[in-house]
Amino acid sequence: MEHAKRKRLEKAGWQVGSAVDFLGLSGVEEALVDMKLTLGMRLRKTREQHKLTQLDLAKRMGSSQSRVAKMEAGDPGVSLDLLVQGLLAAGATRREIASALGARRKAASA
Amino acid sequence: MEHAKRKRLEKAGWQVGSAVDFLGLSGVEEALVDMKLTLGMRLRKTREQHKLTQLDLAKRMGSSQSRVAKMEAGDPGVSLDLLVQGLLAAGATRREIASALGARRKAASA
DNA sequence: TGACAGTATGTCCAAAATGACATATACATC
DNA sequence: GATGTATATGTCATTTTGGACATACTGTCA
Repeated sequence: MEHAKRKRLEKAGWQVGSAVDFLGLSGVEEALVDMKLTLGMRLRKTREQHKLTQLDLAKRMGSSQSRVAKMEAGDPGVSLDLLVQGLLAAGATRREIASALGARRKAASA
Repeated sequence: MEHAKRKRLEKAGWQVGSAVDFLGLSGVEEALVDMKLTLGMRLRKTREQHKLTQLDLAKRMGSSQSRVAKMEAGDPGVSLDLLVQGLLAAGATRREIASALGARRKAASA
């Protein structure tokens, strides 16, 4: 199964700006990964703008600091659902989330 | 736990255009539910535009017809991840998804 | 009416995500 | 260099989600 195999690869752990482009992920999967990375970065930005620590945000959403860290790190084991919940809880508007989601993630350095 | 309790309520099954507004879901949860309903409707539209049956789409994404039906119905047990995967597989662009996500779901009749 | 294609709904159990915790690292300030 | 605060990383038990299957419902057409 192509699908499962790829998921396993993702599990190995992406690296921002390298692994994703490196591994031959299918278009759909690549787009999904990219979206998660994008939203993760946006989450950090939003959280900091609102002067919240990861712990603050975690409490707001009934989660834990470690999970927030993983969201922002683009951890493969984090769902879009959780990212969106996090963004909303951090104070992002629905429009902002949509806008971030539409924009392709900027490549990190070389 | 407020969070868990709400989730249980959702599990009971929303009804498009009624239950969501009716139940006192928190802002974050309500927004999330609304997004899923919106994307579900968009999925159906996209799939039909591309002349695909639920079964066609299911095969494309390595899923099953019943799950596609649930996605389009806005079933509570469907993740944003799956909806986005479905939309991409159905031929929607990332921009289109973002645009749909930003727009609030139109209220269904009276 | 019967057959068929498409869709809806409910249930299973395998797989994935979640919160929690422990622990590590980073960087201040004293 | 000890203490404190913020963040990162790994693991684990429990919950949630996923694909698959059965089955029901809804046309449509011959």
